[in-house]
Amino acid sequence: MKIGDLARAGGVSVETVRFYQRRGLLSEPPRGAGVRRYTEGDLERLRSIRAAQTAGFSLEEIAVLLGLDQNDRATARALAEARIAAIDEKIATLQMMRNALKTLATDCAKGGEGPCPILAAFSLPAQTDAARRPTRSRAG
Amino acid sequence: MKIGDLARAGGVSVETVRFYQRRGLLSEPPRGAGVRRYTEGDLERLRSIRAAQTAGFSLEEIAVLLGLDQNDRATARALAEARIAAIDEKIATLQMMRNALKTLATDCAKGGEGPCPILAAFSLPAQTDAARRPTRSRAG
DNA sequence: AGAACTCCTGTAGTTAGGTACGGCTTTGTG
DNA sequence: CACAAAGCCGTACCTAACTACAGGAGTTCT
Repeated sequence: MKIGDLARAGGVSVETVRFYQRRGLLSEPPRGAGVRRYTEGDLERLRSIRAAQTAGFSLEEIAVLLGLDQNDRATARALAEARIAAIDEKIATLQMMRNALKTLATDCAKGGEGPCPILAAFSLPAQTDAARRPTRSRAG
Repeated sequence: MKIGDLARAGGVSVETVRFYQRRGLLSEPPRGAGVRRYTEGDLERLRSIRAAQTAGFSLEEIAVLLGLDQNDRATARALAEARIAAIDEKIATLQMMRNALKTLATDCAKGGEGPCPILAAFSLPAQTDAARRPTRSRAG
C-alpha cells in the first residue's frame, strides 16, 4: 500500500496522513528503494484514530490511548471519564445558551410593541448578568 | 476614558479591545492631540459584544446584530433561530458521543476478562460505524 | 521512452478568538 | 524636569486539526 491507498482506505487525505505522522500518531515506514509502503496494521491504526476522534478525543488524547497497554483498563477508563465530564460540561453550557435564546426568540415572535427583545437583550446592560455587575454611577 | 479604562470596565484586555477594533466591532475614536478617548457608548457596545458572545454568537454574527436596525425583528429572529438550530445539532452530537463513551466506561468498570472495552472499541474497526463506512471525499 | 500521475519534503496558510511583544510617543506624578 | 506607566502601532504567535503548494523524484501506462 502506498500513502494514497492508505489515505483512501482510511477516508482521509494524503496530507492528513502526513500530518498524523508528524504528530507521531502514525509511523513512517522506511523508504527502501523508492516510495514508502504501508501495511494493514497502519490502516487499522488510522481507522482507530478516526474512530476515537468521532468519540470526541483530541489527537493528543488519542496518542495516549494508542500507546496504552491493552490491559491498562484504569488509564483508559480515566481518560473516558474525563472525556465524559468535559462533554457534560459543554452540553450544560450549550443548553443554557439555547434556553436563553429560545426565550428571546419566542418573545420576539410574540410581537409586542417595543424594540426586538433579542436586540434589546444585547443592547441593554440591565438585562444581562455580565453587564449587571455594580458599575458604580454608570461609569466603569 | 482611555483604552485601559474601557478594557477594565468591559472585562477584557486592552489587546482584545484593539482586536475588536480591527474586526470593525468597535470604533477607533480620532487621536486628537494625543491619546484616543472613549465614551460610555463605546463601553455599552463592548458589553453588548460580550453578552452576545455568551449566548454563543460568533463575532461575525455579532457584527451583523450590531448593525441591525432596532426594529428589524425578522433578521434578529432569523439569526437567533439559526443559532438555536446550530446549538441543538451540537448538543445532539455531544450526547451521542457521551452515551457511547458511557457504555464503554461502564462495561470497562464491570471488569470482564478480555481486554479493556474502551481500547477494544477503538482498535477493532468492526465495532464502530465510523470505521466501517468506506468513506471518501472528506479527502481533498 | 515519454506523458501523466503519484510520492516526498518542507514550508506556509486556514479559522476563531484572541495574546504577546518591541519600539516609540504621550501622559501623569513627584 | 525626570521618570515610569500607559497608549499606540505593527506584527508575530497561540491552539487544533488540517489544507495547500512548490519543486523535485519515483512510478505506471502506453
